[in-house]
Amino acid sequence: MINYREKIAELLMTAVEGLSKEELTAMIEVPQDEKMGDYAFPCFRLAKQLRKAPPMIAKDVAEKIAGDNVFEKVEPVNAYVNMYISREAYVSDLVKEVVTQKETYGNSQLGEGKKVIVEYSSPNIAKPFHIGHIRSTVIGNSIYKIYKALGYDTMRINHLGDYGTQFGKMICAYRRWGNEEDVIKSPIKTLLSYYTKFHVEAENDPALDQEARDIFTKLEQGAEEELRLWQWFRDESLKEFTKVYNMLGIEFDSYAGESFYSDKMGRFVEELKTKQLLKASEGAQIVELEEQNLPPALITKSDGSTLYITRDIAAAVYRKETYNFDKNIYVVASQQNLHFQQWIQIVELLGYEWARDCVHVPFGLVSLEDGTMSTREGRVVFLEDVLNKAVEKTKEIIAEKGVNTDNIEETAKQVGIGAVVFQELSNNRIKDYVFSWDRVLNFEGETGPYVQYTHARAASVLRKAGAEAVAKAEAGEIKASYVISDSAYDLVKLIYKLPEVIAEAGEKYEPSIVTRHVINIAQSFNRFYHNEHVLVENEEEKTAKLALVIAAKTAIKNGLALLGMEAPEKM
RNA sequence: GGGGCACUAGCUCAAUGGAUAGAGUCGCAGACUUCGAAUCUGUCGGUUGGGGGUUCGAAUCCCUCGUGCCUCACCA
Repeated sequence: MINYREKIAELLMTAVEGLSKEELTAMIEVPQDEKMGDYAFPCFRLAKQLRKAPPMIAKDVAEKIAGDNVFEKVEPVNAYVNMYISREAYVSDLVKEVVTQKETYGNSQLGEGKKVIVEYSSPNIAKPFHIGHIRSTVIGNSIYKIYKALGYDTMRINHLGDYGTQFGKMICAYRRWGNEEDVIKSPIKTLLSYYTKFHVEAENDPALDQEARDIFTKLEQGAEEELRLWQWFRDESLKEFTKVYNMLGIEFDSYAGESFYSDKMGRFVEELKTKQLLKASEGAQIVELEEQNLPPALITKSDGSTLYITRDIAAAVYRKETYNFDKNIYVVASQQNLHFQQWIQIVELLGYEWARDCVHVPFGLVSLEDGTMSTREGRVVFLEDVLNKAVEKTKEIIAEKGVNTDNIEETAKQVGIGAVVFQELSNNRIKDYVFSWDRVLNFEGETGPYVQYTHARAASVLRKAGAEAVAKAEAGEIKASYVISDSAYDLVKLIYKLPEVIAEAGEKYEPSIVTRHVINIAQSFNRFYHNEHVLVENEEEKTAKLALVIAAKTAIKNGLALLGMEAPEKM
């Protein structure tokens, strides 16, 4: 398949002097209005050096490149050179490419030989998985899949919040008010209730806080009973998290959380000391970051114990030494911007050049209509409830419409959960949003079910066409003249753009770019579907159109897969 | 108070410094005897938070003010 941008840049090199291929490629645009062509080249910037009016330049450039047969037409319009690609070759090449590549269409070898780590989800154990956690989980999962598609060697890490004074509190509370049976029956809800009670009681009895700190110290020192309880809480929590991960179809390669690094920190405190970066202040040890325009970072507390910044440094070094990553991505809330700036700077100060390969990918806050979420105050929406409700609603819709599907349970799961995931990935990740049941349970317009419906509809046409006709279309030899109408061509262009879109989403760590593009493909397909009849009498026309349907279906399915979504054949 | 992020149609959001700022949703008007109406078509809707500046050209870059959120030493 021709890379048209590259091809056009090469042609422009023969018409414009003094600019490199890269510079020219960057200048090529896609006009907002397709009536103005498939690609455009603005000539404003050339005016100064060529000492000519932009429209004149456009006219000259257009004349020079118009002869090439990739173009149907090249037209100067004011300061722009508008280029129209010859549709038949474009369409037949693209369709052939997609039907042969199938599920790998959109993938590339950009990242070949490079290792990428994606850290995401990372919930605190013994706390419920609420709607706020969906962001890191789902965004991280999609970034992982995007990088995989770009050819990187990828690894997923769930950096569990399984360490810290909070577990001293938890153990303390369990000993005072807990009982084993309740915990086994409903681990997280029960543990949370102990934790909440602890905070209420500690208000009146500050001795509790000291007791909790002591318990944590014992835990750190490896006391048997404390360790056993902690391990138990951790196992039970992980069991419940796994339930949610299974619903979402999400997996990890490592669950090495904070506790994993508890014995790997001393080295850095020493190293910071040796390199004279540590400074005593009010009994604690800090690193000054004035030159970096950052507030000082607290490394050890006045009682000598460490904080999570030390653990993050230890984790980064461990990962570099163990996995030798080229890129180490952290999908963590924007609230922690300062924290990441600080520790990455410290790693750099320690002389590790790879510090700049550590990337914090922040995202905005989810709040509820009555304010910021707070598990302790009971202001919380559980993710499992959201997923279940979405599945329920899907079942209702399926029943109501009487749609044909072989497995209602499975379809409802794919569509309901897909709706939640898609919603989550449809906006720029940096934006804050307020959780709304209405929005998450909306299945019309720019939503997951809309895209999945489009896919199922394409599948339905193929079923109706029959295996023989489909096989013929999949062979890829088509008479492209039957699929160059505006609506067919618009669809083809969007499918062609999918690989570019995936690369951009990877560069920007922004799954929503894929989400929006998948919507565009679905919209375009539906327009095509309404404007033209696919299953026509004329065999050649039918084959060409079926091939386009297969291409569109494939593109949608592959796009959804990158978001972590299924594409049902029937719904 | 310092730092960061956000602000675009009634609502939710798009828009590599480029042509007339686009979608969805809401409202209104249409399209199922025809490959799936979770669909499609049309219509209504804008001082891109305010004000300066840079540029041939600004929603986009710079300055400033406003509003909201996040964050700033012993939680993570």
